[in-house]
Amino acid sequence: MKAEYKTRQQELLTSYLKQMQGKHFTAEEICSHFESKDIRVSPATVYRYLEKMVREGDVLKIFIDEHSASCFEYVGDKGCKEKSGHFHLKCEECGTLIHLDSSELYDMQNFLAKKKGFKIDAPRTVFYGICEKCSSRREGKDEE
Amino acid sequence: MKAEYKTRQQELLTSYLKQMQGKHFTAEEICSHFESKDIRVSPATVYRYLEKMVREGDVLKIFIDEHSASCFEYVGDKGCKEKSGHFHLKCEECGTLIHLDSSELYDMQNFLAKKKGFKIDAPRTVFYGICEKCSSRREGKDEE
DNA sequence: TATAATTTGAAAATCGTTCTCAAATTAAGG
DNA sequence: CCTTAATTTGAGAACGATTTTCAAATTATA
Repeated sequence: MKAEYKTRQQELLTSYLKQMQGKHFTAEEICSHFESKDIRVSPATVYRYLEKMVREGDVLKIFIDEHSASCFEYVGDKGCKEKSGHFHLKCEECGTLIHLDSSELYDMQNFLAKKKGFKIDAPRTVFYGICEKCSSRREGKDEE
Repeated sequence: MKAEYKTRQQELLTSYLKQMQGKHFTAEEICSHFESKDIRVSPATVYRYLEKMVREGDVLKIFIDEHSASCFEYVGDKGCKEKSGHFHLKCEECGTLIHLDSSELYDMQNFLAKKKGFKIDAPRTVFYGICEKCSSRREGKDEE
């Protein structure tokens, strides 16, 4: 007979995560989300909660770069955890973060595993580069 | 008739980079390298210098995660810049950083470019996962 | 209820990195 | 060389995301 949530904050945070499925968010965004509704959830609590969820595998933590706060993503529901997840593509120009289903890079993962003995942790891996939109925007300018 | 180096610090830093070709190093490591020789090169100067080199493409900056200082790598000599460079594989267990020549993942880069319009920036991209050594070490333990 | 255990929030601490600004170095012009 | 202008340096403050500390508040347990 274990209670679903121990505290009000954990209930709030959990329902926030649920409604953010498939989206990215930062710790700070969570705080201001609640702040805008006059609900106080301290950053310390948010970080502690996220840390726990990451540890348990329900939340992905995505390191962007040292000038941006880490992004998080909820993957706890409906067997997402099993479904191998996805990679992230980060555009260095416009900053967009794109999902790429892990299965699309099956060959590469297989190559690394077989030839290099390296087992990729897909969701933690971020590919940096230039996205389609920014590429075509650049074409107008040609070489620099 | 331009001078090779404007200042002593830049000369010191440049020769450090040269001798570190193919290796990774942090800003802090540079500082303590000189400190151990009783040469004072302030962190501010080191960071300013690295920033310039990164901007000019002679040094790669590799973002590891928010708990580690960024790694740098000198790629300025002998046409390295042209030679497409390499990816980095980072073992989440032992922390090792492995080089993977960019050409080895040609197919994947081609796939992303053609099918997703995404042009990868190889040297900035770090693959997270478990390296061969740590995998085999894990086998002794089986499932957790 | 009383008591123990856990969780919270506010504020301080961390830590890599960047900024500020005065002092030191280098360049330029006589 | 000597003066002045421009650049670079170093010390330390500032920064910003995150973590820690610790006492107060909440929750569980007896």
